[in-house]
Amino acid sequence: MKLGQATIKDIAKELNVSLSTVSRALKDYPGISSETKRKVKELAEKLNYRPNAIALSLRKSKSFTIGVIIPEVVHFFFSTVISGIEEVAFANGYNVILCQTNEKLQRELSSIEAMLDNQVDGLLVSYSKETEDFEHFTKLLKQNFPIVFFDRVPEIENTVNVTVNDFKGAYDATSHLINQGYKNIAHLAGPKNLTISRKRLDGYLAALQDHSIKQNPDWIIPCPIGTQEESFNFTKKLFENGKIKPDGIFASNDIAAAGAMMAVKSLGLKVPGDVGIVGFSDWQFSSMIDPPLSTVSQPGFQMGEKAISLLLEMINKKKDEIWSPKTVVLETELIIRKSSEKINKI
Amino acid sequence: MKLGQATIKDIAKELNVSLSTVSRALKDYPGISSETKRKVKELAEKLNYRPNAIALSLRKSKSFTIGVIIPEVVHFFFSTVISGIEEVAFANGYNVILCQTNEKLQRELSSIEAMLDNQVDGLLVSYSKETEDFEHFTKLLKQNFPIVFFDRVPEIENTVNVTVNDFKGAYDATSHLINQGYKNIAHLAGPKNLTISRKRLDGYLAALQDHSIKQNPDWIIPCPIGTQEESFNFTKKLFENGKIKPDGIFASNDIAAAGAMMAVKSLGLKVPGDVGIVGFSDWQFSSMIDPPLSTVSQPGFQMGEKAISLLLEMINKKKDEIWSPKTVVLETELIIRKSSEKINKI
DNA sequence: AACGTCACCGCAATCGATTGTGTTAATTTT
DNA sequence: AAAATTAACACAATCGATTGCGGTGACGTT
Repeated sequence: MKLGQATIKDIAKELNVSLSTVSRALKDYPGISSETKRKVKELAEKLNYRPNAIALSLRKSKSFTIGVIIPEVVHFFFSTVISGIEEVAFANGYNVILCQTNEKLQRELSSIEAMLDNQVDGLLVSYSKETEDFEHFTKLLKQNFPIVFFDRVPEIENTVNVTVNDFKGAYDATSHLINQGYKNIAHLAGPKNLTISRKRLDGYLAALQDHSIKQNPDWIIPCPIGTQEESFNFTKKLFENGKIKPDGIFASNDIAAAGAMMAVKSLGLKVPGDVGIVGFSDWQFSSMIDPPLSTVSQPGFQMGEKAISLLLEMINKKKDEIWSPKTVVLETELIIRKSSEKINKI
Repeated sequence: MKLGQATIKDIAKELNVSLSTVSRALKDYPGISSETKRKVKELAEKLNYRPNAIALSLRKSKSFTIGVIIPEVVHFFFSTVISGIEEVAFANGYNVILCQTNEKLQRELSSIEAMLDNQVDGLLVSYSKETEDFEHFTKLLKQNFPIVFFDRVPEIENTVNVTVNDFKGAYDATSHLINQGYKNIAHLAGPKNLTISRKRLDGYLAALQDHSIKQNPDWIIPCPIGTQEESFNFTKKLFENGKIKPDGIFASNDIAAAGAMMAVKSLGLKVPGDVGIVGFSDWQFSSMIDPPLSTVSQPGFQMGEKAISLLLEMINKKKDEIWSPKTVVLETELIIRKSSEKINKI
């Protein structure tokens, strides 16, 4: 109303026909004379008529809106995923409602409530670090409400997920360090309750094992907060206190890797050479730091595209059709830069 | 319906009362016995009743949704602004619909259409690089539709804007370089049709003038694309071709600054020392590159907060009240890091 | 006994659009 | 000429909630 937008009623009144005639004329239904159709369409054009999406949503119980729940917007990987989501949504006439949880469970819960109130047709979720119970998701899934989880996927049944191959990414990164001559590799791990953290840890461990390197529990350092400062401090401690010092670091994300790199450099050690470092995610800055950081790139944009494509499929199924649980795994790519160059090259 | 969500009708039928009674009971209207209120509320609780926001939107011609139109999601500054927007929106019970234009005018136009169809209560806009005509905005503004422009604000009348003090930021950055001993300063400028580019250019020029340094038109290099490669190439050319070479670079954004830094280093020049560099925006990576980049930080989060606060004010005015045009200017802060250290310190 | 008051609640219009089911009138069929 | 068909349109229910107004009893008042 604020826009004084013309409605079907305005057209009907102006032309002295009924609402239904206008509605049908606009959509070329049979049973309306071509003369009437012409007049209706002309007037609609003239009044700049545009159907009220809210009214349609109410009528059809479908909002053409999907909700996206992510931990943080200001995060290179997640913003890339959002970008992919937005592209496909836009191309398909869907709207994207965004909520960030700031890694808080409480916020996750209320965001979901808000989105359901707004009748979103489905949800794309990457849950928060605090989330350990998935009741709020299973409740919805039981009611056949479409949800696709991406990146951080819960270990519950009958879900549709999109992840990257975290295990292989971590395995490749660690193996790469080993092949470059770095044998004493520490791991800066992510929060324990995230599947991705565990998978990356597993990949790291598997790589060590396959190269007959014994793991050192002291060298697996969880970084629950995820800031650069955190990894800087942990890395500094690790190198200052240990009897045997690591000569390689595989970090579960680039921020941690960058912090570690600074810590190592601040101790007068050379990267690469004294210490080789590989991160995870290929953030924008990773190629710009000194030395440029080797890392495992995740196809964020594709992940977004894939996730929403799956969601749209689910949404557009007949309501009696049940979708089958599945997990799409996207492959990572090891990006080799200077930070992991061979020891003897230096 | 997908959720089998309970409606007011369900409650009414179950309790054998009318719809209006249920509605009023739920909102503690007078004229309903406390006994009835109790029963209604109990059943509502039991059925997990939640009002249908779509129905409310239709009834009230208000969707509690605002649209955000930005050039790119994967952009540190913009994602920070989004974060600020989302926080305030969430706190006030508003939803945020997001569209990115990818710097395309066509996309901007259709995004606005889509948002209006969805009855957003207002728009937050940072327009695309392609946008030179603002007809699509003035049309809405004439109809008193609430719009707040942020960062990239159009030079048209009667708008409400939030910007940073680009002029002063640029002036400070350039003056800083001069004070550090760098007198021959080139400027990597932004796209010409953006006000922010012009303001930053003006600040740069004013600083030169105030220090009695003559400007060199060849040293003002527009970077319309905005990639690191672009500024890398332009900077390289600049240093290879010029007779007199610059010893300072003020870039209108950090990406360009980073590209310039790489170009300068690739030519064997030292940063700082041979060349001092200052960027603009304080991207996440700026403190991590080598040398850490001096830059002008923009309060993105605050900008988002302020922009949506203004928008909500406008939305909640009585419809006959007219808001007055205004521009809120947020101050920048010069962040001094190593890339602009004094010449003689080296 | 007749009337007023008040508590409590229901009816129906409304928001904008869709759609199944009438209802006309003209046209065709027999 | 009467009956059947059909084109072209209107009516009204519907989606879920809100809200002005009207209605119905149970009281008290005079």
